[in-house]
Parts: sequence; C-alpha cells; structure tokens
Amino acid sequence: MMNLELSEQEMIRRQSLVELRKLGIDPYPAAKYEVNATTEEMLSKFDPEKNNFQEVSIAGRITGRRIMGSASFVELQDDKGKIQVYFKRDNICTEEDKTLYNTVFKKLLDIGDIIGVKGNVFITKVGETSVNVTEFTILSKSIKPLPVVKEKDGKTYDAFSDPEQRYRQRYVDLIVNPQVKEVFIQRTKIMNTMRNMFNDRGYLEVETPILQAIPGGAAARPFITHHNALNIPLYLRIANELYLKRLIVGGFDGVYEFSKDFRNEGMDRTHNPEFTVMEIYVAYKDYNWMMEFTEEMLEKVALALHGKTTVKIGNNEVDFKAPYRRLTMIDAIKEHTGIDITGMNEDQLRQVCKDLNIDVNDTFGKGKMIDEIFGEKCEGHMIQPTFITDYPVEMSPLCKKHRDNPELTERFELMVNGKELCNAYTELNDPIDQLERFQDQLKLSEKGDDEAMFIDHDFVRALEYGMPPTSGMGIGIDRLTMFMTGQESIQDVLFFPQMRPEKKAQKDDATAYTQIGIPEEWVAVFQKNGYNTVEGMKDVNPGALHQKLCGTNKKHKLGLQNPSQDDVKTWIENIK
RNA sequence: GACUCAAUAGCUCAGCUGGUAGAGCACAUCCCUUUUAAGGAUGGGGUCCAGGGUUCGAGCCCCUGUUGGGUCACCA
Repeated sequence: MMNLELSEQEMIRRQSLVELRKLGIDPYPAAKYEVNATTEEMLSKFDPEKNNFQEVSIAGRITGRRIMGSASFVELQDDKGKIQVYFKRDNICTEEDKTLYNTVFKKLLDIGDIIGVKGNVFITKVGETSVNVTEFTILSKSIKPLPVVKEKDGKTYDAFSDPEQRYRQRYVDLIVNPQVKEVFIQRTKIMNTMRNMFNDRGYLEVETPILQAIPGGAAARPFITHHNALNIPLYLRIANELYLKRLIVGGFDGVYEFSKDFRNEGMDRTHNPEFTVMEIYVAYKDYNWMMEFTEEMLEKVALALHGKTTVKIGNNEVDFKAPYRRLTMIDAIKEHTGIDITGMNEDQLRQVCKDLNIDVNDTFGKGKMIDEIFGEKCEGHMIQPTFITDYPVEMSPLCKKHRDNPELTERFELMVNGKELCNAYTELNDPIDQLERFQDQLKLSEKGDDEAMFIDHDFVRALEYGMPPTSGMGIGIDRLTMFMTGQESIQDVLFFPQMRPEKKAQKDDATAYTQIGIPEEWVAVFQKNGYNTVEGMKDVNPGALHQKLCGTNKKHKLGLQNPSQDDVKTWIENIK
C-alpha cells in the first residue's frame, strides 16, 4: 500500500521506481560512471571548427525539461554549471523498440534525477551549445520534487527563497540557487589564501583541544558537557589562544589554527553558537609587526577573490589595500566625542559616560567604561579598515602592558565597516604579571561580571618556563567571509546555521486506534483525513467520517473492505 | 529576552467587508516534434502552522502556543 502521507507527486515518482525495475533498470546502480568533461569546459572550449568534444561522457542532475514529441531538451547541472542536452528519439532508440525514449525518458525520468549521458557537443539552430545524446544512464532517481527555479536575462522566476527552508534544507538551496554555492567556494578560497600565506612563511598549522577543562582565552559563556569515563565536566572551547601559546613555549616559532569555537550566547544576524576563528601566533614579533602582517593578509585575500582590493559591503565600498589607518583608542574617542580621557580616574570616566548618555553600572571598571564609550560612539564610524590600538589593561588580561604606559596594553583591533574583524596582541609573557591579571579577573567575577576569565594555572606554569616575545592575532572567518562576499547574515556564510529542531505533528500510534476497534490497515486512512489522535475524534459525526473514509479508500485505490456506518458509529462510541 | 511581521498546493504567491479555497510554475493524460523563464489542450492536487474562543458560519476576527524573518537589548 502507498504511504498516504506522501503528496501525489511523490507517489507518482515512487511508482516510477517500480516501473523502472519492471523494465530491468536499477534506479540506484552501484557501478561508477566515467565522466570526461564538465559543463564549464564544454561551454567555454567547444569549437565547431575543431570538432572537439565529440565523445563526451557527462553526469549531473536534471533541472529542467522541454519535451516535444520525439525531440526533447534537458537542462543538466553538474558541479560547475548547466548545459543543455538534446534527446532525439531515434538517436536514443536505434532499433524498433522505442521504450527507452517513450517510456523511460519521457515518463519515468523527472526533474531532480541524476543521470549520465554520452554523446557529442554541437550548436543548435538557435545557437546554444548542447550535448546530442546517444546513450543515457539513470544514476540516481529523485523521489521528492525539487523547486523549479527559472531564470531569464538575470531575472529569477519562482525563486526558492524561504529562509527557513533554505537553511534547514541547504542541499536544496545549493541545487537550485547557484549563487549560494559561489559564496561557499569563496569562503574556502579565503581560508586557502590565508593558509598558503602562512605556510609560505613556514608557520605550522596545528590542532588543539576542543574539549577543555578550563575554557580560556576569551570572555564568553561556554557550553558545558560531561566526560563519562573521567567523570568530569568539560567545556567546548571559546578560544584556542592559551593552547597555541603553550606551543610557542614549546619551541614552535609560528603556529596557527582554523578552529571552531563555541559560545553559549545569543544568536542573531552576526552570531552563531559555533563559529570559525583563525588564530596565529608568531614568536619574536610585536603588535606593530602584526598590523603589517594583517594588512598584507587581507589585501591578498581581497585580490584572490576579486582581483582588486576594493569590496562592496552594503552601501559602502571598502578598500583593503595596505596600509590601513592606525588610531589609538583614546584618540578615536577624542575624534568622535571631542573628549580627551587621558589620565581620567574612575569617577571622571563615570561622569563622561553620563554626559554621553551611556548606560553604566557600578560593576564597570575603568576599562569597561572606556570600551563602552568606544563601542557606543566610535566603532560604527570606522568603515574603511582601521587599526584601533592601545586598549585599557582591564579589558585585556592576556595582553602585554604598553611599553610606554602601564594603564594600556599593546593590543589592536581591526575595524571594518563599523565592526570588529581582528583582535591582536603583543602577547603577555611575564608569568607573574599574567597570574596577577588572572586574579584581577577573579575579582571582576566576584564583583558580578559573569564573563570574566577563569584562572588557568597550567598556562601560567608554561609561561614560567619562558615564552619568547610573541604577537598573536585572531580573525573571525565567518565575519570575514560576510565582508568579502557581501552577505548580510552569518547564516548565508555557514552551510548549516543552527536552527531549532523541526517538530512533527503529534500523532497517536496504531494501537490507540485498534483499541477502539479500528482495523490496523485503516489507521493511515484516518490520519490522511486529519484524525491524528483518537481523542480528537470523539465529537465527530460518524456519518461524515464514514463518507470520508470510504472516499479515501476509493480515491487512492486502496482496495480495503469499507466499514459499515454502524462500525464507524461503534468506533466513535468506544472513545467515550 | 522585548517589540514586530509572517506561515494558504511540491515551489512562488493572491485571497475583498467573515459566506463553497485561487493563479503561475511543477505534476498527470492527450496532441505537437530543434526549444530557450514561454509548444497546445484538458485534468488532478489543500490538516489554509497548531490548539482554543467569538459567530448561524472563520483562511480572514480574538486568545495561547510553534517555527521563521526583521529591529532592539544582551553578547564580541
């Protein structure tokens, strides 16, 4: 019996599977299929004068069909694009028997099926490069109808555009929306460009633990999990900084990692609970060197993607050509508020915040207030890449104090389009200072700051053995990809953004129905008619229900013995 | 977390003042036989997100919830 939960189109496609097998055709064959050309190659390199591509073998998904009797055109999509494929009955079926064309191709193939074809490339009367098919093979039958997206002169018709469906069923999005695929190809290109640059300089790509006993290296709320054998809590990492610096202690002069980090915080257009960060640490360097390194890296990435250094982000054109402007945090505040906060104490700063209408409370220390002023009044104005340098020491417990001013640290963030893109330090390698800074964090935590850092004593111990002067930099890959590809939502640069689980309608199982006397084979018929729970049927009119049941039996040719009106009446009475 | 918008056929969307649920694409049947989002004709397809309420009557009005989008807050 057909599954009554299926749509009509799905039932028809499942029936096609049966028909194909009857004809001796396996809709899911095991054998490999030899491919010797891509759509991209054929479209760009076919030349009728050279008469090339005369024995191609290609494979892909059917995304459109135009059938006109004994001649048909099919859109075949492979990894690289689409090409038109021409099926002519008498080319496919050279003998008397025309089943392969009339039945298999015309009736049993559908949009969405994956097929292999052999033939020769030619140009049609209307001038489109096409493949003339002499032989085709079904490689995988599709039994769920694909959205059909059409396009003409850059205008898209019937786009598959519901964000929920696009993110939940990314596979469908990728099939029907080619521009989506492009974003992810570029994402990989961004990472490869960076990786190549680091490798060329001899830095080592490494891997460090995702499950950490102390989630360090950043201020954020972690996910917590539990290890059964050790019977201890473990945290999913919020950063990999402390582990990479241990490797610098261990004697590597340059290490980097593309890491998935996890933060148990809000989700919005720019935050996903798991996200990708690249962190790099280089020994014997300082943050001035790292600024130059970062500029060079971003310029390379922009060039690799676009062939030029300018990128359009929203309404802004951002130029990643090095060098970028450098501005201290204090100067940035002076520039955007007119207030010079140099040397101010906590009370004076609190007054400044009040004057600027910035919300602060008593738990805020000096550093956090300065950061608030910057975030509120300056950050949004930094459209072109700008290095903001010299952050207050309270905000940066892993960063070395500024060589000229102990209240500041040698830290920079790179601001692009009003958002933070990179964060970098001259790393703190003084173990005694580091321990004190961790202890200050503990005090903040006691004061009520729920995202202050934990003390990592093993990390301090590593520093006690001596870490060379080092500069480190972290960059959010998701955000970078958004900038570089012009996407406005993080969900558009992640294949599988986090979503709430899908919920299915609640249904009673078959025993609930059989308990009131309904034969098991009728349960699906009840549910097809919307009676998903027995409880929900207690007030229905038995006569109307009887008609619906018999109607469904007839319509879907189920061949069941219809119940009598009295049967139905008894079932309903049994509920009470 | 707050506010706000949305959810109707496989997809994209209409649906008036509350009165028998519609279109295009897709699908099926037949005809045509080199088309370009588009060949022609006919037809089938619905838990109008779920659950309550108001009403003679709810896709539409009210309440609660679910999922998603947007804005803000929190958060880097």
